[in-house]
Amino acid sequence: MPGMNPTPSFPRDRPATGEAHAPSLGMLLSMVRSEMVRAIEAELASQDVDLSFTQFLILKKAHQFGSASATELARAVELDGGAMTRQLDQLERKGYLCRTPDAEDRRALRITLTDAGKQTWRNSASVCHQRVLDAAQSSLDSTEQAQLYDYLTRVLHALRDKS
Amino acid sequence: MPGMNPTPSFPRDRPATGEAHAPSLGMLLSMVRSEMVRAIEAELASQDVDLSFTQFLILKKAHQFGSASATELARAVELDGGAMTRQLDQLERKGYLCRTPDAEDRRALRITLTDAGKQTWRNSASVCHQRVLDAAQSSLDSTEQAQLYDYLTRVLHALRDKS
DNA sequence: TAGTTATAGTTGCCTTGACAAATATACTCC
DNA sequence: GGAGTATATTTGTCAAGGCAACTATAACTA
Repeated sequence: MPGMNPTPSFPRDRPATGEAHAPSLGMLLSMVRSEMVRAIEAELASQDVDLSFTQFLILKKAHQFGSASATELARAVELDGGAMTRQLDQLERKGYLCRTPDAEDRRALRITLTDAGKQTWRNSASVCHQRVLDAAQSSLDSTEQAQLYDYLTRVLHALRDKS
Repeated sequence: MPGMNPTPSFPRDRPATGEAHAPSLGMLLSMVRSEMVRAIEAELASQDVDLSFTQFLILKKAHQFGSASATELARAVELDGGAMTRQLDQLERKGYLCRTPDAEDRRALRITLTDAGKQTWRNSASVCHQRVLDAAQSSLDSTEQAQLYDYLTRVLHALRDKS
């Protein structure tokens, strides 16, 4: 947070509700998420790994999948197909992965990590990931971590099933 | 939809064998957040309220603050100052708020909701917000809701204090 | 008080991601 | 087999947000 004021000027003329303004659940989720993104990008940069957060996610999934189509990766990281094409362009240019035509489906590609990509993931990126996850969860014991995970999963399903 | 993975809860990262992988904490946060954003925008649209999610947040904070500077609002919704200027342009054009020069600080503005803005917030937007929050938390009892909130707050502080 | 530094708001530039259109290929149902 | 539909990838377009530069003003310091 750049130059936060310890005593910000006081809102005048506030409407009827006089409560302190705690962040809503949505705001809190945003803040935690963006803090994790920032932390991971900082870790990556400190290791001289040239990856944006999105690219980091793609690399992670590509490593997990071993071999996946662009669409599978896009779904896994919740990214639009068009955006995925452009991210794959960059990752290919950087030498982390390669696209090969799918033998069984001529519309599709098989995305696989290059040796450099695998090495970057295993030696650097996954370490950054783990460090940030550990830092994030360091204030929760293992029961609480599991509960957090469980609650978020239930909230997600509640939202999805609602509509 | 070829080979779509179900989403079982499984432990952590493993090598490149073709197993299903549970989303990481970061992924889960992203998913919940984007689901909430989507739900709120859908609610707003169904009420014929012409607000993006970001604009919804600004309206909310402007209502809470009663009168705030652009910078205060920007911090409250975690938005860049430049982006805030442009969102305020739009919200002013739509008639939800107005900018007036600050009498005590000639660099600054006082942002206040117009009557239309207050009415839109109270009659429509805040209702949408509450509906989505209720839906999100419907799968948690009140103890769990408080725990979720507490855990997220602790995670946030852990991440911030780390760096 | 003068000079330096910090802050408020605006604007330009750039990247990203969503959405839609286009193309190529696969699948399904007669 | 052929028509119609669904899917995979790519590309164009657009809006949003981050960052840097700029102006104006405030605050601090020597």
